[in-house]
Amino acid sequence: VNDYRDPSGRTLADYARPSLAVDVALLTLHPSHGLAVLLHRAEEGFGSGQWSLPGTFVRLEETLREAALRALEVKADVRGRTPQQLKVFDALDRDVRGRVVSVAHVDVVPEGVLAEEVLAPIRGERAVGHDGQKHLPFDHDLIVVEAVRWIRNAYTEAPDPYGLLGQTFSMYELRKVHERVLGEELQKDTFRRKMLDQLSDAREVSTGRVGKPARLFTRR
Amino acid sequence: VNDYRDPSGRTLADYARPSLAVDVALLTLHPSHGLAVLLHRAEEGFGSGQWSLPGTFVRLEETLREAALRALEVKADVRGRTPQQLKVFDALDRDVRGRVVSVAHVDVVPEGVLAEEVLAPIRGERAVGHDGQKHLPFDHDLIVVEAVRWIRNAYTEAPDPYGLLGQTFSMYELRKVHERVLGEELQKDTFRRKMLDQLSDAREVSTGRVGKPARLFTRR
DNA sequence: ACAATAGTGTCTATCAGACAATATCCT
DNA sequence: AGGATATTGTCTGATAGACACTATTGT
Repeated sequence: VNDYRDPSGRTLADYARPSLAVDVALLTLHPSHGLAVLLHRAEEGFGSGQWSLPGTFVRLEETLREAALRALEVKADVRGRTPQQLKVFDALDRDVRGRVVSVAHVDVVPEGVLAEEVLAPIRGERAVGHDGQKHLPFDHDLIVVEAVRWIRNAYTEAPDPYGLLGQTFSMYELRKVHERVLGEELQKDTFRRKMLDQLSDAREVSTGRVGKPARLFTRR
Repeated sequence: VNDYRDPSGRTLADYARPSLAVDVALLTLHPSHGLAVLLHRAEEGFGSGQWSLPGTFVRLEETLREAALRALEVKADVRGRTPQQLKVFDALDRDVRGRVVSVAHVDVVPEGVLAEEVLAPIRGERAVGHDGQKHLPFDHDLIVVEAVRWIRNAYTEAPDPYGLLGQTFSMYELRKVHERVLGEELQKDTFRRKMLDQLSDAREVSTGRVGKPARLFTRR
């Protein structure tokens, strides 16, 4: 593949070095709560039965993003995402199998795409498993904390920056999504005015429900 | 060192994987300009004669931060820093020697610590070498762009967050440092009022120069 | 006195937070 | 009509930007 040799005649592969992995915190909204993170259950081999973030080792011929996408596809059957780098986790003892450095990634999927069984609701900043599993293995609890901060930071200024909602939505729907992401209630008029100049008018009106029909909006 | 074996009897080291490196963008102020970044000249072997960011491969038994510190010490004789993760650079072809993923780090040193010969001034967002070298090798130009954004972002809100100045300083000195970091002039009264409540009074007064003596301040 | 630098007063425009009024629908 | 929701008016307090004024030193 590559015939480079250093002055001592060795290739890069001749030197001992850490393994490189990716882990993905895929966030979404839980049907009956606020934020939730996708977990997958190791089926065989190392760590079997335990719930953890989907992850995989990075292969020679793929980028980090491709590895993250592969982990999502193989371990959670999720496709078509655009994961982003979050932070590198490199504690010497983070993996008992050996020295593994992991690049944590994060992404967001709309509500309802993932099955409820694989979602762990976020309480505070941490994920809470359903099987009574209090903590995630490796440093995945830390990754989830960073991912939650990341999305909450993004949802304080911009309207639904990662597309939890569909193409068009009412101001009410937008606010409710933001409240569930942030885990706190928002003032409706202040919220409206902050978001209004970041949205385009969809020239449509919601109908069917009781009350004055709501204007619908689109992301810019 | 580690006797883990997977179901097929192999250890982690039996799998092909990328090499892992760190590169460090060490920022400071240039004596006759604004921001500058530390470069080092490769002496022998690969890329000799070219100026680039100090970097090194990560060893099995060290963290990323330790590798970054080692690169600074070996390649630039700089000690005692606390480099921070900036971003991971993982383009498949970023290094002609083979597949190398690099975790870019960034840190800041006070003015006057580094020799002027190893400093490349920043113009706009890019580093400008002195030997007529227009571009840095690998993706180091991109790393510098990210590092410059990082420090400019930090210096827009907080007073000298990375200690370019000493323990105490006048408001004038603080403002001049911020102007050199940001590459733009700042309004003195607005700047003063924004920074004042983030500083402590050093209960000292500057003396010697002409004009009203200035109060001195300390970081919180 | 005068130049030079430090520090403050004040006006304006903008914006978030809060409360309340008005507008327009469904039943 | 009456309930429900959407949308806007308006007051208040905080703050950034801008300009100009006052304060205190060295020469």
